[in-house]
Formats: sequence, C-alpha cells, structure tokens
Amino acid sequence: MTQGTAKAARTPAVSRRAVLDAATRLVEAQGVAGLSMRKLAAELGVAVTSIYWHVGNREALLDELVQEMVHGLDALSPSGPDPTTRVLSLAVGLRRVLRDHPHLIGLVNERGLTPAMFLPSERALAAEITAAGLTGARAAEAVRAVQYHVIGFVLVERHTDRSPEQRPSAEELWQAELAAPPPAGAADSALARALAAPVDADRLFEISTGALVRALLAPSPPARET
Amino acid sequence: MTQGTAKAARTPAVSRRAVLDAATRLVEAQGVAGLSMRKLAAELGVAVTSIYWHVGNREALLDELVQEMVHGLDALSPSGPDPTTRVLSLAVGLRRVLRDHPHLIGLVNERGLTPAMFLPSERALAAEITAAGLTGARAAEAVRAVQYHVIGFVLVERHTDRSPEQRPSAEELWQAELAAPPPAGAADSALARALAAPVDADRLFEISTGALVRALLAPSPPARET
DNA sequence: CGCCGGGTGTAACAGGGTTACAGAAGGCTT
DNA sequence: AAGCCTTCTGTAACCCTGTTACACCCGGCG
Repeated sequence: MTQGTAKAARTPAVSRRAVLDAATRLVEAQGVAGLSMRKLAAELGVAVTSIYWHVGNREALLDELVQEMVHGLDALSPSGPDPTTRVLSLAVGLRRVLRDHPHLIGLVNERGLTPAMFLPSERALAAEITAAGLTGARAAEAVRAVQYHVIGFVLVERHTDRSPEQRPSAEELWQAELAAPPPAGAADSALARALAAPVDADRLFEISTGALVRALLAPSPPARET
Repeated sequence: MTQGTAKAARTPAVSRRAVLDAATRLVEAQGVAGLSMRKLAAELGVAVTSIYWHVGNREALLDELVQEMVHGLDALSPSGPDPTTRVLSLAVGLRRVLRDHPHLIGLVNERGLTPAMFLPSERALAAEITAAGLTGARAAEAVRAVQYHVIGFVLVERHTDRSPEQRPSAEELWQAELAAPPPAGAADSALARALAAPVDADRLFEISTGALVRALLAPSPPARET
C-alpha cells in the first residue's frame, strides 16, 4: 500500500515528500501535539484522505519523521587530544544535536526507537572509552553512564524550556529562602543567591559531564572507599 | 466558584475528593492521556458537567493531582556518615520517589511546577554539599548537577520502560555488531557483549551517580587543564 | 408560600483521527 | 478505439476528545 512501484497516473496534487516536509515544518513549529492531519491537509491545500493515502497513518507519519531525523545523528565524530576530551566532545556533540531537534526525543520515545537512535553515539563512545583503557563490563557501564547522563540532561533541559511560566519560579522560591534568615538549613547566602539565579545550562552541562567523565575514566575502581 | 463555603444542599452524587481519587486511579492505570473527563464521569456514574462543577477544568484537575503528588516529595532526608554518601542517599531517595510515581514528572512538566516540586530535595542537597565544604557558585553548580543527573536518569529510565517493543532492540543491534568481526571500531568483544546485555538500571545509577558526586565533591576545581 | 443557589443532566459546539465510498484521470491490454 | 486497472483525490460520515449554554431538581431561608 501507499504508492507501490507503478508510475504516477495523474500529476499528483501532493507528493509523499511534500507531506513529510510539511509535517516536519509543523512539528518543528508547534510540537508533536500541533501536528494534526487536518492542519496538514489544509496547509497543503488538499483533502485529508490524500494525506492518508501518501502516508498511511499518523503513527506511520511520525515514524517516518523519526527515521529521517535519526539519520542526522550518524555523523558524530570525536575530537581532542586525549580520551577524556574526546569523550567530552562526543557528549557535547550529542547534546547539540538533541537540542537542535527538541521534539526528536519525544517522538523517538513514543515510537520505541531509542536504542537504534543512540547506537552510533554509543559506538563512538565505546571506541573512545576503550581507548581510555577501560574494558568489558566497566567500559560498558561507562558508556551507558555517559549516555544516560547526556540524554537525561537534554530531557531535563527540554522540560524546563517547554514551561515558560513557572508558577513559583525557582528564583522566587530561593529569594524567599533568602528573606527568612536561618530557620531552615540555608546558611550559605552565596549559595542561595546562586541557586536563585537562572540556570546556565551550557556551563552546567560542561561541569557535570566533565566531572562524570573524569571520574569514570579515572584509574580507581568505581567502588568508594568510605 | 466550585463549592464555595455554603453547606451542601442535596446529598451530592459525587464529591470533589471522589473526583480527585478517581482521577488519580485513572492516571496511575492508564497514564495522563488515559484521563478523559467522560471516562471519569462514567466511572463515577455521573454526568460530565458534574466533574466540571467540582473541579473546574481538566487543567485544574491535573493541577490538583500534581499538588497532591508533589507533597509526597517533601520527606527526603539524607543518611550516612560522610557528605558523599549522604548526597548519594539523597539521590537514591529522589530516584526512588520519582520512580514510584511514573506519571508525576510528566504532569509536573506540563504544569510548569518543576521548581516547586524539587525545592525540598534541592534544599537538602544544598545543605549536604555545603557540609562537604563547597560554597557559593561552586556549591550551586554541584547541587544542580546532581539534580539534573538524577532527574534526567529517571526520565531516561521512564522512556525505556514505557516502550516495551523496541523495533531493533539494543541487544540485537550489538549482537549484530558482534557477528561482523572488526570492520568497524568494535574491537573489544567483551564490551560489545556487555552492551548487548540489558541495562541494570540500579547498578548504572549507582555507578554514574557515585562517580559524579565524588568528582563534584573533590577538592580540585571543575575546570579541566587540557 | 416563593425565592435562591448548590448540584446535576441534556444536548450541543468545535476539533481531533480515521475510513467507507465515489469519482477523476492516465496507462495498459485487448 | 474501447475498456479496464491503478493511482490519487474529495465528500461525508463515525467516534472520540474538552467544554459549555441551558434547563432542571431540591433543600434552606425569608
């Protein structure tokens, strides 16, 4: 179904490509929830059934979008002199790609394509972490730790980005904390002031990822000595 | 609107509490998307408008649910002898609570209540990190790094949990990697085998969080010296 | 007694995904 | 050339969603 292998009969009003492009545009503009088959048809000046003809389904349409977007993740190559900075460069690149397609993670999540999506970066990470001297299960844990950290970070970022009006914002909450002097445990006013400031996501990512990677690639075993 | 302060006239068919409880049940069972006002009304044996009378809105209803659930996050207390293990215990507790309410994060996210939700844990983390010797901006960065890490980890976990059928599972992908010997960079077969195994989330969380916290609380400054 | 107001129900609106069905138009076979 | 077959489009409907205008019931109060 959907196209087959024969040639086009009449000159089509829309093509599968046009539908996919318009859908991409809609998703990028209004999010996944903003993609409706009727809106799509209206934007293309076409009846809804034509959409259904070219891409069979809303699910299938999203599937296709995800497949296309995921291919943008293949070109991740590390850079830097030592393994630590190379792993960090991979993490930074992965975050950048994920941030550039904010709806990608959600889509991939709904479609259950997460493993396939992250295989390329997983492979690159594995190579660098092997080069750093880790092997076997230790290396696998390090790979996954970095992956989870980066993906999770972007997910949190996306969450905070998507809610423009925070009822009691973190800033307000911590400024209230500053007002009431020392009844709770907020003794360090500099800390409270810093927590009242908005998050510098770039810097935070650099710091936390750097700390994680350095600790993971350190020679000492991951068990703590009290 | 919605109740006011007067006494009940006739014996009401449903109460605000009953609506909230039924809604909680529905959300826990079928997720946020599974909560529809009509389903809710049907389950309570009542017309839709009654739902609207007691809780004004779907948004308001979800708001209320979130408020109730968030209060379950207040009781997080650290345990352990040294700051590192105490911070780790906070991280573990936060992850446990979040995992126990899988829909909580999504709800809170949609409602923009994330800062309020995580203020208690933020406060506890700040206290422990201060006790570890960090101050001011450094301490704030550490607090947020741990927070982002834990929340992100749970988000990733939730994502992987919610998709039961992964088209090409990570296991299959890495086993295919094992079959083709050394054309790509997958030299370490033990690593590939480890990556082909399913993720042990508990262990991974312990390892990655431990590494992160230990690196963050280490005396050396977070800037890397190339 | 009549009025007021809390609480409920009926029915409708707009907007979503999806599809049964009819039709148009070119390519192909006979 | 006639006719069928396939591709593609449009109309109209079905069922779902959130939401609301309106009428209604019924206990308390003046």
